[in-house]
Amino acid sequence: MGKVFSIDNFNEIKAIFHDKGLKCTPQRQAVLKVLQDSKGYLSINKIHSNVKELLPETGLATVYRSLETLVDLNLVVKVHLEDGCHSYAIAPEGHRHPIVCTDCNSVIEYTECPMEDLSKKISKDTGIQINTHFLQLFGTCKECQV
Amino acid sequence: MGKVFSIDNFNEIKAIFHDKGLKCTPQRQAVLKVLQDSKGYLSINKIHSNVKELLPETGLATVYRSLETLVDLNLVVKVHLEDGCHSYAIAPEGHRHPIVCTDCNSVIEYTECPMEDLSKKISKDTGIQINTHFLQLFGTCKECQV
DNA sequence: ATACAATTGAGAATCTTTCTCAATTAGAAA
DNA sequence: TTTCTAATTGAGAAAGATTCTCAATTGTAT
Repeated sequence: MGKVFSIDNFNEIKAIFHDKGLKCTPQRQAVLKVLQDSKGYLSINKIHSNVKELLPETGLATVYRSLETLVDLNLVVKVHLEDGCHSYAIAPEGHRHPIVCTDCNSVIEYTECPMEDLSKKISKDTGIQINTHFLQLFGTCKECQV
Repeated sequence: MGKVFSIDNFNEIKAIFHDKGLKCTPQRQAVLKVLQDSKGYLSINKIHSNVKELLPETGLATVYRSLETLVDLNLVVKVHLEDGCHSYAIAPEGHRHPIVCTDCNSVIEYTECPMEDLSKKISKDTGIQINTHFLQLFGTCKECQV
């Protein structure tokens, strides 16, 4: 199946699917489109409800499965919010850190990663080899600062 | 009720409870003791099972409620693991960042926080006011490096 | 010792997430 | 285009995690 929705970088994304032997289904496209059209993080239920506007028959399990697939492909990132719930957003290109505005829920990607230097320093200080890190910043964006 | 278990800083902790009008119950003491005696993060179920060794009648709901209370009091921290599950540990003193060894699950606290300088820099760069951050490091501790 | 509000245990209820399986479908090959 | 096959889907069941309800209990101020 070809492009069903107006997705950014459709051909590249289709190639990524095919390289892994995965199908480029309308459901997966719809999930991706919903996230591409959002400027911030979306909960599972919001994603499901938005996807159903594009594809009314889509089941919740399929949304879970599509998200898992898209995360595996590094097209989408999963974040843990403070209340323990999960949300998803389009993966930023390269290694960046999202800054979530706690007022309007929009997300600004921050390009510089302070962790590379820090990881080396920590390894030297403590002897622990740092493999991965999870950094999330919360703040107030320009528009929401009164 | 007085001290039931051999808890560190019992008097201070009791005062913290009383300042908020909360009771210093054996169940809450047991949850705290279990976490104090652990060097790493513990899952809800592990906490429940350890608490029951001290207080066999303790219900799971009470463990949830005690942990929520202890987190509110900043005596305990809740972390989000990569698989989406939650664990709890004694709150480190001051502002630190935990480094979780993905082999043995032990936790080393890292004292230096690189975020203070970074927050200022990001605010200058982007205009976003950074309020809080969540940083978690994953690696391999000395003992687990073969 | 008494009284009262906070807390607890047990199980029901409510999520959230995963699993099962028959039916469907995308993509490769003919 | 048609056929074939493995991947995918929808629906509901199942499993897990977390919260709620309520009567019974228990810290603690008086």
